[in-house]
Amino acid sequence: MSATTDTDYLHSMRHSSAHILATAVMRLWPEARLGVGPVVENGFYYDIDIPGVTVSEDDFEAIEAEMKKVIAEKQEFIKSTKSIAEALSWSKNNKQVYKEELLNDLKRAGTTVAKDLDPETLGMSSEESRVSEVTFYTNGDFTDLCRGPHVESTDKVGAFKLMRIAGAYWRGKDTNPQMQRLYGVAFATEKELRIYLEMLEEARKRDHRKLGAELDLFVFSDLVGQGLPLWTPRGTALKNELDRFVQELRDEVGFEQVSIPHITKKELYEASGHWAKFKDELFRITTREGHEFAMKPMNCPHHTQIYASQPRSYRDLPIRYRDTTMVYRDEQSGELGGLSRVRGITQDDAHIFCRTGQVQQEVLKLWDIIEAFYMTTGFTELSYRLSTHDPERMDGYSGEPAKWNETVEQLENILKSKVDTNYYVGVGEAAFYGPKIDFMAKDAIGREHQVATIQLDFNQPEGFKLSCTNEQGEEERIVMLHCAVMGSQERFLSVYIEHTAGKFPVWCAPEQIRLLSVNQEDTTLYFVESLRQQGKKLGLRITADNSNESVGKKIRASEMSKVPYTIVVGEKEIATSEVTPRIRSDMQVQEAVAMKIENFLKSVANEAASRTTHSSM
RNA sequence: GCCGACAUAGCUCAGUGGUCAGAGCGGCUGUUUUGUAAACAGCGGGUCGUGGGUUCAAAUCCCUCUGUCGGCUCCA
Repeated sequence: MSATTDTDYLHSMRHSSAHILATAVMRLWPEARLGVGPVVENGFYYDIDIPGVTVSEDDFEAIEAEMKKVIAEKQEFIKSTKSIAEALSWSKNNKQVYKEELLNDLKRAGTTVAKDLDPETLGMSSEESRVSEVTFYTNGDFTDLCRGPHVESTDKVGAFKLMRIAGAYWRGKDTNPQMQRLYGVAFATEKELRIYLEMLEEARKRDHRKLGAELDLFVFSDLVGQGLPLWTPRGTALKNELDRFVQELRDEVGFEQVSIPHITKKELYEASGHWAKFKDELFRITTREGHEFAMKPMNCPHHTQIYASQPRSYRDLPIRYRDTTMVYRDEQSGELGGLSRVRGITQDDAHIFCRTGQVQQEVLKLWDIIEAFYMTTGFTELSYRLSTHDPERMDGYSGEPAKWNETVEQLENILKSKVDTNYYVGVGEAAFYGPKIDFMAKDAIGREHQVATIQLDFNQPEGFKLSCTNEQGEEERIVMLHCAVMGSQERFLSVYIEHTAGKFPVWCAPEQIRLLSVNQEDTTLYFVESLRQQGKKLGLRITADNSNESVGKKIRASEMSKVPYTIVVGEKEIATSEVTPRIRSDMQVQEAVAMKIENFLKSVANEAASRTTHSSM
């Protein structure tokens, strides 16, 4: 058997590892109550609840030792079938209250009522629940409600490692009690496990929070507050350069920049529908006269008011507004982390007001912008999600189901025309006002991140009565498209920093060239300064390190700051006006090693302007 | 928000009930005038995150708050 290549078998290995974990836990804490123990990406977990006991990572050694014993015992996994009644008495006898709850749901409703937990996770298929029978697996003296499949015996599980412990709500509902979730990773071989752990180590090294501090891009302050990053000059340069690129792409297809205040009367959000759905997540402000305002959590309602400020002819459409600006959302404190999730979010937002018949052409233009941006930033692998409403739970969405189906179809046709079947449908992932196409980018170490989005909105035009006068002189309802290319700039930067490991291409690097003086003599310092001025004139971000340190040390500092070009300036350069720049190792090797300084600076400036130096990742 | 862990100098960390709390790097000053990844010396720098409690004695034990991390829940 080729255990290492068979993904189904790997799935079984991981699932069996979860059972071995549970076996070990039950041996160490016989009073433990078990929740569910499914396979997840790269491993498995098991939810446990031990009355009066909090398991900690210090217990991992003992648990892993016990797991190894179970493995050494080569216990066979034996499948059996029980009726619901038998299963219930089993759960009662073993004081497995969580299993009992699942079984009771099955008995009462004939299915697991909780939509939020996949029946497969619980170890039973819907067919099985209909026939009121469930399967069990037994290894040694441990028996568990489980659909399987498993490996033949406990010694066939491969390599695993317990990773962490975390709280998790029973059945994923925040009104339920919390259990302790023990996470493990598992692979067919020790080698694959080691490779995975090395990948984690690599991810840790390029963590944007670490690099953000090391490269002096952004900071947080306890006084300012959680989730409110402060951008340093270097970080701001990077962020602005990326935004400038997006806006140039947009302007080529007719976008116009607008700008809006950051607060608004609450009436705006009552009309847009946001108040009803998100009022608890708004930062709210009461004026001294008692009027209620809110920090804007999004920009589209403001933009609608620019559109609505005058009568529009069909001849004016599409009208395209762009606006890179911050929105504010009172996210729960526990959700915040680095730049990935913040309370002040910079969106490179854009809205198109157009007729229904113009949707396709406009979406395709947006698609091109997104593609150009992500190819240039070195995310060469994009994937696509059609985010739709959930027909079975329409209470969270505005508008008629028929209209939803129509708009979903409209977006789906565009997706098909662009990528054939290379997309997936995210049911229930739509915005409350309309379906969207979400873009996912794969980073340099294989992780996927949601980035850009194109959203089709027929609800806000309705709420704000947005229309144009058509060819027949009638008022015609229009639709809106929402599009963010970076999405949240903070989140994009978190992904981009980790993708590049801080080695930004020349065009957006916070510092493009660093000049290093070999000594402190006046002639050297004067020459360095004149080079810096020349570079500035060419629009380069160029700095000078004139400190009284060894050249070796200054080079090291420049390397660690990941500056693309480092130029040592001393007698030789002054005499010949030629430089041999030190080029950051990930970049393409330049053909000319020694170049006239003037030409070199010009060539860097051109390179920066043309955005041709992609990330090498 | 919930569960758990954590918080010592600008950074990385040592110190777990007992004299004035330590190291390396960074910073500053001096010497040196340096040639492609760390010259040498000296000097600063911390009411041990905050507020309370236990104790003869707290960085060390307990509680509160703030923040960070790992998850859960949420995500326009």
